[in-house]
Amino acid sequence: MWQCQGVNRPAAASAAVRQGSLRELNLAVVLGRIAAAPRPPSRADIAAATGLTRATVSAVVDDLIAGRLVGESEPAPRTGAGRPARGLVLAGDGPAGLGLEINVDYLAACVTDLAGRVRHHTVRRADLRPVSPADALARLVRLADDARADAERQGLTLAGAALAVPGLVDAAGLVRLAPNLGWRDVPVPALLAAHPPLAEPVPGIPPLVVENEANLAALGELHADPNGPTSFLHVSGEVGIGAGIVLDGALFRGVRGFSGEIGHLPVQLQGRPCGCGGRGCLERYAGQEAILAAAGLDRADLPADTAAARLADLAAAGHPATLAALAEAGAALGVAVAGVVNLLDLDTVVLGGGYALLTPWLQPPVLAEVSRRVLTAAWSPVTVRPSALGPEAAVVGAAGSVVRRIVAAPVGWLNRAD
Amino acid sequence: MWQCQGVNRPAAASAAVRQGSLRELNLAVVLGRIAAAPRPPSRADIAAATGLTRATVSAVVDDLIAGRLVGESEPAPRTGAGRPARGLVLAGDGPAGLGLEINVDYLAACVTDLAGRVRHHTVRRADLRPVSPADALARLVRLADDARADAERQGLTLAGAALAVPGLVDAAGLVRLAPNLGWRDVPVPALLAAHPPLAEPVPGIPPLVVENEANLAALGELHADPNGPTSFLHVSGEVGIGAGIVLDGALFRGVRGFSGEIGHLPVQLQGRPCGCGGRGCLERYAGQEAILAAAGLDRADLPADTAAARLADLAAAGHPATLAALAEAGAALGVAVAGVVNLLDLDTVVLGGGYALLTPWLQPPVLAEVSRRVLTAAWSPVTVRPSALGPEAAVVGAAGSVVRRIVAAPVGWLNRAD
DNA sequence: GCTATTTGTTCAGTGATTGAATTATTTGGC
DNA sequence: GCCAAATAATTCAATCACTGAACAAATAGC
Repeated sequence: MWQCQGVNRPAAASAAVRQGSLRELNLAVVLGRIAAAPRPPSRADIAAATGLTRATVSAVVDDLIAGRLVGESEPAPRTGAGRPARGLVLAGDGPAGLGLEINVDYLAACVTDLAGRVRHHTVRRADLRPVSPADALARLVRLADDARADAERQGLTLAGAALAVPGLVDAAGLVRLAPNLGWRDVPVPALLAAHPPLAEPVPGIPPLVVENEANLAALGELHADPNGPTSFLHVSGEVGIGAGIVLDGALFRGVRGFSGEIGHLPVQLQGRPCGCGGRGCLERYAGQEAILAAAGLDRADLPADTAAARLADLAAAGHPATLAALAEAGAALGVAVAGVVNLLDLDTVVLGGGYALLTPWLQPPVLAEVSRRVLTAAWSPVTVRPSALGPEAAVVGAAGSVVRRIVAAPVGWLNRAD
Repeated sequence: MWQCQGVNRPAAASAAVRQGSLRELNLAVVLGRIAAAPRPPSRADIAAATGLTRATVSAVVDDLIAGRLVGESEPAPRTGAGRPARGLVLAGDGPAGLGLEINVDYLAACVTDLAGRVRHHTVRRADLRPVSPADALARLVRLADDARADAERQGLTLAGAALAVPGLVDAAGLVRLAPNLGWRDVPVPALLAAHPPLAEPVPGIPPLVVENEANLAALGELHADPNGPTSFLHVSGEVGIGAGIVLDGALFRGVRGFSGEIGHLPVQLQGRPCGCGGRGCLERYAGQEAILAAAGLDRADLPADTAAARLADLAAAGHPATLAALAEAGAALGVAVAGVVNLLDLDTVVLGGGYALLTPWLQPPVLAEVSRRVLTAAWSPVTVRPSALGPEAAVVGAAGSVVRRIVAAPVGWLNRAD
């Protein structure tokens, strides 16, 4: 029941194309067009864009409307002579995704509809470090139940859930290590099996996916701006430093889902020792604790979630130690980011999580290191910009990953819904 | 005529599925199965594996045989009662790929058939640094003509060519920078337009692709071992250090095709200055010149292609300075590799190019750094192994990339061949 | 009110897959 | 040696989804 899968593992490219697959694929193509279009497209628009005939598009759209995935919007603004087009939009009352997050000092739940609009959002502050994983999950389930009730009140049906965790998660949903939470080898799906399921069973949509927070935040950022880049690095600066890698519009998870561990890239070979066993790791220079210490602040004085805000305030006020700390952190981050950009040839770096607020001070030194170290920067400038969603990126991305799955393969939902 | 494209850019996932696409896709599916099977499969095997009916598979296979992409092998070894199966194999007399390489001190040409078997291979040693790009390409064309004549003598038809260059190549085939060759902004396709085309025009197969050497070497390594990993990092240690990244069986090229620039990853923040403008770059510690210098050898004394062999000889003989140089290079390489593995969560690193010969001495320090620095090494051991193809990986990979393209989309060849 | 124009639907036609029946070819038992 | 069982491959009518053209619907402009 709590079967888990990767967030974005594409279907094997070598799958045979059966007779029925044709419709299956075109359902996804048409729905994808509707989802990606800047304004509600007509059936004729989709036919022109895809090369399918209007007859085929009409048939496919009929299926999608019958399955409550698509609706017709008010007549689009007039464009000239001819019969007015009926605009197609993603349904606001069909399937929805439930996003959940467990972090060091808060729990969060979020529901998005097919279009990715946030329809419910709760954050509950609490220090979860002293709480056992089972208790933390029990609290989370209560939050999830409230979210589901609210979603149903709005006519939405939860089709699946994704849980963001600040740690390493394997393919089965086992949290191998979440250092800042104090978790090690926590079998989240097994612990949740005692609770009622969070979503309706839908073929092809796992009821719960457990995934690294930084990865889901990157997905959230990807879907937040439909015109944004399809390949970028999303760096979340929290207590640890995590990165989500988006390549060609898909999250890159690595062989085992452990990708993005950027916090231990060496930025100084004989530098400060690190808990990981290495020396001079990025986290020792650009992690939250390192910045606070360099700025002369005591971590115990302020809750973790306000650390970034506090630093931003001090920096804005011109506090010298803070400015110096951010400059040093930015330089270290720039060294690491330059390495990643050299390796992957990305042209966009998004500063997320705690870094989002600190972008005004971090971006210049990061850019400086990048343009100094990236060989190809001359031909292709690298953009460094703050996250659009900030600290909410992970929950929103988690919920979005569920509905994105439906958009990418609507046949599972349609077979269920009749 | 010399239109260029990326080596492995997959077709847009959102392409509409027309009526005819069905056959088109299944041709690729069946051909792919035949290519990937460890032994010649029967039509019934393919039907069982793909879920298509035997009737469909027979029809598809008929098309493939008529197009000279597939042949029937001798009766497979008996397996029990029943009518014996007819094994299907990739044709050895159909389309072939032409691989070319320009490097610092040699030119090479190579022809592989559909199955990836090397059917022709020439290497011509020559110092190409003092030669103009146009002259170097003219020499290469002579090599290519010989290769084509030999291929035609064997009944093969060249369907396209790929050229490996030790430098940055953009999407149009323009060599932006090949430092060790002294090239800058060399428009290879334009320069080759003066010569007769190297291959038959085949729809969907660009007549020439220009690509970074390290990327093609990684592809060569990928196809050299069908049972090998589908995600790995291939590090080529030549004068510069390049890496090819293979993810899920596909080459990752980055946004502009400049991925894999690993040579300037910092391994020492305040280390030796580097031509790139940074400090402490990997190349200053594990590049060929750095190793030679540390071993006390003068680079001028020996041609570049024998440098690795010379170092291997000295190391095998126990030469202390060489052993120390390799240990230092291995440690630096290990730091960089650990960063990549942390970032991408890969489980295999292939040491190629000059490093292949030096693996016995490089592997221990690389592994040591990796297991020390990679957080997830505890759950997923990282393999560091020498390249199977060694310095020939790039040419063979170049030729292979052409035939792989046909296997992935046979309809282009079939429409041409009738 | 009429025409041009664009949207969306209807319907016979086509291409590819399907599933069952048929043919082909071998092994093993009597 | 002959027959039954078994497996491989082919044939053929049926089906499913897309195609293309004709048609109905709805509006702007004259």
